[in-house]
Amino acid sequence: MSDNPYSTAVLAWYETNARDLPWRRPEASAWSILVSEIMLQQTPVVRVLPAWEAWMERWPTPAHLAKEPSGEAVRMWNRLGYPRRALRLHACAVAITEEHDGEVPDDHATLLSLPGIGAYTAAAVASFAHGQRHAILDTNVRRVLARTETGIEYPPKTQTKAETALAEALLPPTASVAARWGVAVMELGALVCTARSPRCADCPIAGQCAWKLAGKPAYDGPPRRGQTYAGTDRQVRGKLLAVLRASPEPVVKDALDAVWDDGVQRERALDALVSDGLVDPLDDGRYALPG
DNA sequence: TAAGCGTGGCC
DNA sequence: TGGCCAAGCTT
Repeated sequence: MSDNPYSTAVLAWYETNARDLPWRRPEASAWSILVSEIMLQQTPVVRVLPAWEAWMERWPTPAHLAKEPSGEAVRMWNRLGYPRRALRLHACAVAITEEHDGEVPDDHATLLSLPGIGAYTAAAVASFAHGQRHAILDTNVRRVLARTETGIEYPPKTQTKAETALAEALLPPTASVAARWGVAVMELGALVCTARSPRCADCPIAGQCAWKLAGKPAYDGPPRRGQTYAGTDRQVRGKLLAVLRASPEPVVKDALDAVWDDGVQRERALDALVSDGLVDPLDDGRYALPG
C-alpha cells in the first residue's frame, strides 16, 4: 500500500505543505510530543502553540512536572479548556517517573494505560514519537476518509469499527512510511479537507475523492452537534476555576459565590470540581487548587 | 453508549 | 448573531 497513488500523492503534498510545528521537529522529545497531543485534544493548534512553549520551558521532562503539585499543572493550563487534561497530564508525569524510569513508554498498550491517553493519543505517540506503525484516526482523518473513501461529507458522530478497519487497511506496510502517512492525512484534513469549506482545488487526491466525484452531495444524516455552553455547569466550572487560577493564595467562599448567581447550580459545579480533584476545600473554609 | 467536560474564533 | 468547530477521554 505504500506506493499506491493515494498515499504517494498525500505524502508528496505533505512534504511541501506541512506546517513547521515545534513538536514535529526532529529534536522534539517523546515527552514534548505527548504534551502536545494532550493539549491538542479538542483544542486548536494556534491556541496550543504558546501554551506548549511555556509548558516545555518550565517542565522539560516528566520528572520536572512530577515534582510539582497537580494544582500547578492546572494553573499553568490557563485557559486551554478541559482542565481535567492538566490533572491527567500531571498524573502521566508521575506514572512515567515512578514506573517507567522517567521515559515515555513506546508500547501502545502501556501508553493506553496512562491517564488521559486513549486510542488516538496512544497511537499518535507511538507513531510520531517512536516511528511505529499504527492507524491514526482523529477527527481530521475520519473526515478525509469519509469523503474520499465512503463518499459522504461527514463521518458518523461516534467512531465505527468500519472506520477503524478502513484506516488499518490504508496503512502503509513500512513503519516509517506509516508514521509519515498518519501525520500527512491529519494535516490534509486540517488544512485542505476542512469541515466547513474544503479547499478541493488544492487537494492532491481530489481526482480520487468519492464525495467530490459524486458531486459533493449534501450531508443528510442526523444533526451532528448540540454543544451548547452558555448557562451550563461547564461555564460555571470555568468561572470558578478561573478565580482559583488567578489567585496565588487560597480564596474565600465569597469570592467563588460572586461568579454565578444561581446558588444551586454554583454549588453543584463546585462540588463536581472538588470531586474531580480540580479544587481542594481547605479545613479553614477556603478553597485552593490541589496541592 | 451517550453524555459531560472549556474556551475562543469564525462565518 | 449564534451555532459550529477544534490532534478526545472517561464513565
